Amino acid sequence: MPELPEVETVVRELNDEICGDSITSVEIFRSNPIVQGDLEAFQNQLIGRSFKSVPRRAKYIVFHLIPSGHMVAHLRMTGKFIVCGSIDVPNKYHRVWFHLNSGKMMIFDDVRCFGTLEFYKKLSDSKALNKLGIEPFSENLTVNYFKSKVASSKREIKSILLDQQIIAGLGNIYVSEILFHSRISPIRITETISQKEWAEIIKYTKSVLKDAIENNGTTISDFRRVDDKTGKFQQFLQVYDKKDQPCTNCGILIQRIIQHQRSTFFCPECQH
DNA sequence: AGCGGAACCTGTCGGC
DNA sequence: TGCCGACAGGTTCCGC
Repeated sequence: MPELPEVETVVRELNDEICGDSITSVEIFRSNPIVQGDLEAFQNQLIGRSFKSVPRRAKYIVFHLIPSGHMVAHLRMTGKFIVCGSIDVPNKYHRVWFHLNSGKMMIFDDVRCFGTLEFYKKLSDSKALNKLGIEPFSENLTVNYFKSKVASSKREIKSILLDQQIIAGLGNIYVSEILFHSRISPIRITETISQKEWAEIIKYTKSVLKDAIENNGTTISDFRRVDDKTGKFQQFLQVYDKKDQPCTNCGILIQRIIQHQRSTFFCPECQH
């Protein structure tokens, strides 16, 4: 589920579903390592607070609460939020249940238990959020921003685009896609990227994410149905998970390589 | 300071 | 059928 477009979709749905509702109780079925620290404190800080708004910051979900407080969630690889009517029995992967005043429940579900839930009285206390670079849709994402940050970097461009401290929100799937559209090889050393190429990267970062958000909006708009990997979302990908399939542009077979222990997919003919 | 690699968990899939 | 290794959309921490 979780790259920026999916998180954006979830956040939009959560805003519709839970804003104005308040938390009456919190049941934790498995905390480690999802909820850090004192579980009772975590529960007590949430109980009685209501949801004011649920924005996204990079791939983090921020629940702004009243009276003032903030729950920061990260879905990592397999986390999900599900909003549903009251049920009695948790399924195998339900980790936390939030019972709401309306009678609904918000469920945090996570197969691999990589996801995180944290409560902050002051949002500025979140080290993770403080470290993040700028948003992909930010006006401040310019050629000059990249040049000032990484122009002389010897790292591969894929590594730069995945670096959340530089640009926050891109994940493994979309970096492959963005570089394909930009016609730039994922192994290019960053300092060799020209002004014109940076402009392409910025352009396609925005357009690929925008298309994906629109796409996911239709595929998983009803996120209470637990289906992540279906429909238009898959069709929209040009290179990710397409090893040995013909490039949609030139017909040469897409290659898969490993960079920093993660798969990268690219067209050796179109991307330089 | 900045980088690459291991670690955190559990499940699925393909090959033998 | 069963076992085993490779792999999965992310981040943090540790050592060099």
